[in-house]
Amino acid sequence: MYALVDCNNFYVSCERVFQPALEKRPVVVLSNNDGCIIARSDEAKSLGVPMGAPMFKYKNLLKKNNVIIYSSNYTLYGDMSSRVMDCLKIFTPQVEVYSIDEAFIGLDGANNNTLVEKMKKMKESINQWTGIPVSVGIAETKTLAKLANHIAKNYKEEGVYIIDRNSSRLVELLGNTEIEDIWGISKKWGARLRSIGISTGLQLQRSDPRRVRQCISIVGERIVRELNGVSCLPLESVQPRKSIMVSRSFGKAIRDVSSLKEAISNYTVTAAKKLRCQHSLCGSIYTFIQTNRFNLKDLQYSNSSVASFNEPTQDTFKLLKAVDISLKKIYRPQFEYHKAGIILSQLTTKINASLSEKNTASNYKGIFGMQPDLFLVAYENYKRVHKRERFTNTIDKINEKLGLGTIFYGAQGVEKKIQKSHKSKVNWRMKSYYRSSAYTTRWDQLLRVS
DNA sequence: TCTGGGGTCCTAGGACCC
DNA sequence: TCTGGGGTCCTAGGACCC
Repeated sequence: MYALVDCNNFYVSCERVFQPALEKRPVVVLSNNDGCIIARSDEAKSLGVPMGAPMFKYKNLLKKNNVIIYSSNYTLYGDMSSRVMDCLKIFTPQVEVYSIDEAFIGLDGANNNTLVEKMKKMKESINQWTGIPVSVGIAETKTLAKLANHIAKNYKEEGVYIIDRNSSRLVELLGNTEIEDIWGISKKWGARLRSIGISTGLQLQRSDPRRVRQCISIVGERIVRELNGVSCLPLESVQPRKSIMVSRSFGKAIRDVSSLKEAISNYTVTAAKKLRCQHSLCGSIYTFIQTNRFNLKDLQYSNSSVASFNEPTQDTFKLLKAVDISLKKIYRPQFEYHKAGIILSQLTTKINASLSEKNTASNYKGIFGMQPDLFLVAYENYKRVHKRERFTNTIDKINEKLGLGTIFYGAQGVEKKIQKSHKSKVNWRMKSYYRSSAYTTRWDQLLRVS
């Protein structure tokens, strides 16, 4: 058995923990750059504010109904998320963190008769310890647990719902579920399935898996089997990321290459830090820039460039140099740019390297922690790589201790430190007018109680 | 005026091998 | 006029998720 634990209106709930007056009031949280509405309280949902709606289209509605608006605050949400996940780990070691606001937990060896009661207790504890309300769906497979969670959330059921595959209620439930509401089926595949006469969850459950495979892919076949209680998607442990992307839309359109470089350099620094945090090296970095695709009257342009490294790296300087070269290749002065980003890919795990111990010249990976450049003299290369590594680690440590950006790279822009407010002259900085504090991660932003 | 960001997996097709 | 068969690996693009 699996349980899916999903936080209710997660971002809104995070804000409410620190502003209890927001309870029972309509609240929304915006995406980066204050662009779209990506989280809504129940009250906001019932006003008819759809998920992912562009903010500017709903501004009047929000204003008229006194909806409270927040910019997204991922520092806060990320920290609240790990608190919730830590709670789950108290109840069982079998936890798969699936996204910022949900986790699957394995219930092997649990007694089915007491399962619902146990999950209710867990739900209450999480609420007590973190202030975050969650819903729990329990079933034999992940796909069914997703469905159970949907019931738990939308029909209350005290926030916990278990699917019994043999009950007639499952037939009713699947029969009332549109094909696109099944986990893993979205619009495109939904349309394809409808074209061969499958339009409800029940019809999908009862169809021939091979036929669905022909229509979609093996992914579809798995879904059919999962709906029939055959688990095809096991619980997975946390793995390092296979790619790391950092991209942003700009607060204002920008034209000059120096601003673009500054923005991209900042994204690269962020990505490189993430890379080192998960002890990976990257083999290549992809840089992209694009104009505003919504500005139909403007000429559109988007382009990208990949830089590969002879030797996988986690050195911020190397990455910055690579994106600088890439940017020069793709930049065209006649356009106004709206978004840019970078992607680190071909990630490999860095091994702890040392010249001593049992490592010999024949064991290059042991010495370097990676596959080194064939054409460099080994010992000189070793010294160089390790010198760079110590340097980068020192910068990381200083920034950890004294705050992010205490030491920064020239390419990030020297005005950086003084541009804290949204009056900033740095025009690529994203909009964030309604951001709350980093209550749980910064001493200078602790909640004040008077 | 204003339209997010960050991931994974699968498949088809091309390039290569013998 | 006629031009094989059987593989692997890599990548781009398309689908999905939150």
